[in-house]
Amino acid sequence: MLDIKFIRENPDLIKEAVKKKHLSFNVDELLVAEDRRKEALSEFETLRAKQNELSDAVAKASPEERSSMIEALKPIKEQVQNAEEKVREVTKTWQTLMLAVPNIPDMSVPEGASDEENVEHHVFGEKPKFDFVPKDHTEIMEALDMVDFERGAKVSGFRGYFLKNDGVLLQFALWQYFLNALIKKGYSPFSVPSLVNKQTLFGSGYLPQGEDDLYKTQDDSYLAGTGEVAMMSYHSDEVLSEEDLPKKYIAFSPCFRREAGSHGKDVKGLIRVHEFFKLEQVVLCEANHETSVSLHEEITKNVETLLQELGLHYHVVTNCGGDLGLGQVKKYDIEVWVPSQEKFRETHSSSYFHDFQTRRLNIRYKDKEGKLRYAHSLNNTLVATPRILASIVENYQQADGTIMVPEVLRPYIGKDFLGK
RNA sequence: AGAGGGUUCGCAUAGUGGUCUAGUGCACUACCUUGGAAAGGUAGCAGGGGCGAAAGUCCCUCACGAGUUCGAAUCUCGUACCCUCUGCCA
Repeated sequence: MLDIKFIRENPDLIKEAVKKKHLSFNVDELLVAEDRRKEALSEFETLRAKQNELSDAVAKASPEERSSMIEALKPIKEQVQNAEEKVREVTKTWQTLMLAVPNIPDMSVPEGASDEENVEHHVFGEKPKFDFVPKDHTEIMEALDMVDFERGAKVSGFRGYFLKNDGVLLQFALWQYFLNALIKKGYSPFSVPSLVNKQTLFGSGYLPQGEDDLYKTQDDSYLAGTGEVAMMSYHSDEVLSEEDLPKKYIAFSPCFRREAGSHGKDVKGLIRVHEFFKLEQVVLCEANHETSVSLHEEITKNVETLLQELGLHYHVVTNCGGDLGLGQVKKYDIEVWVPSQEKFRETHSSSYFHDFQTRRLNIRYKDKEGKLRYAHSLNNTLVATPRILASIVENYQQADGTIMVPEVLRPYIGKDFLGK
């Protein structure tokens, strides 16, 4: 959500944003709705002021005067009710439009319609070389009894899986490794709800637009697709102290995605599943563009350092306008090399929002002048499993079918090879 | 899942139809007092929106929504959440 004043003063910026993000939103429609809302509001307020004034007079009047005064007020009551109804009506339209206003992408965001036009920012490492024919992760892991897709489908349906034995060890090792590193950097770990109410999803920007990709319960709650949702709502309706900013959190949670728009993509393996686990970095900071930018670099760097230590070949892309979410100002995707597919696959997504989310969630802080301001928010994946297992397993596969454990994970796994 | 109690300014509370422009205490801020502090005193102290250069003024918000009424923090109904007890459960 953006400030209506800002929108009114800068309709051209919104139009450019709509174009750059390849949306179909019409700002002029909102501006008309805004005029209608203000008009209705002012009409209501005038009537209400009159009603308040006359009602107060009734209280002070003598008993004889009262009945005629009350009679005179009856028609005003109806007028007020009508005016209020009108306000409700126009506000509803206004609200719906307000929720569809995109945040303005940064100047540095490249033009483009979809992820195919994302621009490579930098690359780390090189493609691994094998002196044998490398296998894909499903084959390797099934052979080593680390995963079971067949029974996964039997029990859970399409995209269902069981992770087992060394697969589980690897998953837990990754969680520990990534989490410990960020705790050392001063991030606070949280285990957060996945079962969340509607409000949290509107607040973080996953509703109303993302309804199709969410699982909904019979109690009208939803299963969140990321821990960001609950973590962001943690401070909703709060006023924070400026000296406590930035707040740096790691949210651990199971994540659920219907993958409704994914058609037949990634029908095999651990890359696209309905149910996975994620450690997510969530940051709240003061309302300052430079601070947001520098923290955005930080949360991206946090992951890069760890991927480097893991010895993975990856690149960072700057997402183009068409691949940005409604609220995102800028986004980097980190994509790790998947040898069997001969391409980079997204494992991390790092973005900042300015006050788009905090405005919806009403997260403010008192600045040095004592003024209340909406904080800025950012988030980035820390590690998502099992997706990243595909890369690790394929990159570290050996000629004999086993998997070498990356050096940094060995303390958490207690052996040098999986499958031996 | 059932029964009962609750939700008022940062915190604690008062308020049961008009005098509530929501009182009081604590906390906080400034000043007075002091060698400095404490205590004491004085003042300020909720958010959002409209109009206005400003002073100011009007509207909304007493969990949320609907209703009764000329008038609702106060009465009625619904929803959410919290607490206590019972049940079930890891």
